[in-house]
Amino acid sequence: MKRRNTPSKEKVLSILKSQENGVSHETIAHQINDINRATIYRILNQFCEDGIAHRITAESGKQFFALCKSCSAEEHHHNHLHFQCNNCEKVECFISEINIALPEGYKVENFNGLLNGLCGNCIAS
Amino acid sequence: MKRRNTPSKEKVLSILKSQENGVSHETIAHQINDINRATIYRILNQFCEDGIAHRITAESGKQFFALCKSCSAEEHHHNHLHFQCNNCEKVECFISEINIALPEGYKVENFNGLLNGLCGNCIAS
DNA sequence: GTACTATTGCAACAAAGTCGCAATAATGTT
DNA sequence: AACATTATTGCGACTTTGTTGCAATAGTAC
Repeated sequence: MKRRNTPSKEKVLSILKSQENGVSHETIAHQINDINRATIYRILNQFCEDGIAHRITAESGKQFFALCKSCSAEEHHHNHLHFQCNNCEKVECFISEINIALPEGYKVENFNGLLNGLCGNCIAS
Repeated sequence: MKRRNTPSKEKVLSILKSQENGVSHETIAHQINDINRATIYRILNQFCEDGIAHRITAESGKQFFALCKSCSAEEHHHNHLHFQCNNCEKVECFISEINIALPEGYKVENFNGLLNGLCGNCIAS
């Protein structure tokens, strides 16, 4: 399936680009009101497939998306570390490679580490 | 709120005890057919509050539960590492403490590491 | 046994995400 | 510039997972 460039995709992409943090569907939908819910979901899934973005699943089960800064479509399996503030719910990406002692007999394809706690802003206030 | 002991709780607990792996609500409900959905959810949430079990959120957003083997209600914040097979969807707990270099200005309360890949059984078959 | 109140079942709700289908629009070709 | 192809979109319905309010039931302590 050959991808096509569309205004919808560009809008979603520009929102992702404008954010340092992980962005939820909710946040995106809040900034765009002329694109259908389902379309946004499909675009985000496409970005993940194409290695443009990656998906972060929070403890709550809600998904967040962030641009990949160091992955390509081919080389997308590396160690992610994310942080979510328990107060303001912001999701941040930490650029940090963790080495984990893999157990025998397993093939690990991806690692997703999620830290929960309080971010600087929320500690201060 | 003082907890009460009930047949429902005992049933759920015995299922958790009988499983090495993380167990989803779905799996539990499949083994018990005389307890209401909502009740099972409430019991599982209670177990988590009380430090009897812990909750694992898979990449899909679905929750799994497993007995805590080394936590108490007071001391429940430590490093968890879990593995989910992308093929059979089984969730396992790895007893492994990971040390992560915490960034400045954040207060980390919990860490949840989720490995995704293929388990031994699924590689073999 | 009685009183107190935690627990349960039920049904309705809510949030998050997916899917089928017809209509629309991006792309390559002529 | 028009055309054919097919990816994309909007819509609405649906699914899955989990929560909540309320009345009825049942542990627990006395």
